[in-house]
Amino acid sequence: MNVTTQWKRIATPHGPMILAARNGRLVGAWFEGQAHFDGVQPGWSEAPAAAILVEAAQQLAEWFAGQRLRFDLPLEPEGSPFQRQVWSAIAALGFGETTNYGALAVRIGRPKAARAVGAATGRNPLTIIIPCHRLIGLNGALTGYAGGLARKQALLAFEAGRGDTYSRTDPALRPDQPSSVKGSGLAMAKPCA
Amino acid sequence: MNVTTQWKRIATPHGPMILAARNGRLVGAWFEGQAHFDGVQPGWSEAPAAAILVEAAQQLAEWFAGQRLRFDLPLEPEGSPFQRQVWSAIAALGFGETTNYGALAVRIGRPKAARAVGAATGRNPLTIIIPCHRLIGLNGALTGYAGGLARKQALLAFEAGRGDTYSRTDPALRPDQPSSVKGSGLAMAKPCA
DNA sequence: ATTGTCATGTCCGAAAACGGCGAGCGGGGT
DNA sequence: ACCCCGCTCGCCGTTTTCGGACATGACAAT
Repeated sequence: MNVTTQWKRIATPHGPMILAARNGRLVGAWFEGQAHFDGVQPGWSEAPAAAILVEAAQQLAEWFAGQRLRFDLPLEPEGSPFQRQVWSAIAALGFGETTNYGALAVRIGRPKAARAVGAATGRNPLTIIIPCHRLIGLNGALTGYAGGLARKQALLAFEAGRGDTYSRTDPALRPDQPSSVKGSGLAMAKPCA
Repeated sequence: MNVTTQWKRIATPHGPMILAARNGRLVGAWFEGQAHFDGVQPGWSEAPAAAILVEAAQQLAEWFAGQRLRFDLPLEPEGSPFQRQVWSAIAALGFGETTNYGALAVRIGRPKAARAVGAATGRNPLTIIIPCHRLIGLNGALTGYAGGLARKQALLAFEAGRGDTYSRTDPALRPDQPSSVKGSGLAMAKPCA
């Protein structure tokens, strides 16, 4: 007994997003046109008033407004067992907190799967809500983001900005003061100003 | 808005069969354990009293009893466009009538796709109802049957037996008197005794 | 007669490629 | 001696590609 996929388009400070739900649970939240998002599918039905979608939109609005630190929604991101493990671990990250791929690999019990973690992170279907932007390279480089590095940087800056109050990057996980920075001229993350 | 798959198990002279329906249309009819049948799936719901399934069971019973020459049921076999073309052409074959793969390939406008026709025939999800057992090699060999060659032979014999009355293999399609026969000692079809 | 080659659509397994990574090593620059 | 930097090379799950195998039969070469 499968169920229709319902979707809704919302506006955010970083551009329009598409929300999708099945079975009363959120299955997708993508920036319009981001990588690894195939767009609204033919079979989906637009349902701007669906309870779960309205609720998700509301919580996202609050989050972008700085009035919410974490989400409380029924989620059901679809993916392989490994991917769900990774996403689950990412979801455990707090507002303003960052970590690196290798550390997360360790946390899910696959110390050597850092790279695979990166791949799985990229496929995260629930942007913002599963805060994959909080994953950065061990050396502090942004390394990548399905929504574009510009958005990632902005999101990290946003969280770091409020970080005077909330952020609490785990010192144990933070690399030893990445003083200098590499990467093709791209702005760097400041794990904890 | 997908729909539950309903299924029912029935007995036949050639062993138990599984019938499956979706949306009030028959989508499957397999001999239990036959090739290319994955068995009853977890999501399916057993519905022995579902109208479409009862009706199908009834018509099959009549057919096996020799009291019905063709089926009158809403069908919806799932497959690629090519496969549906093939199955559709097979469904046009009359009781007792046989043809070969190449001829059927010609009939659907793909003269060179005899082999592909064979492959598609093997994936027929509606045994008996879409009478794929009426397809034999150009030289008269049985060549194959998802339900096992024994059943295929029995079914052909059954139709040929009543064939004194009904069968009418199209002479134009019948190969020119295949006098000799090859094949690993398997019984041969007699297109028209 | 027997044997080989080829066209044709789908499925399946094996193999290779591809990343949102990091550790290790060797060169330059202080 | 040190520090940085850049390069190379293992790691690992997922995706893509590729090669056969089939419910065949026409045609050409032996």
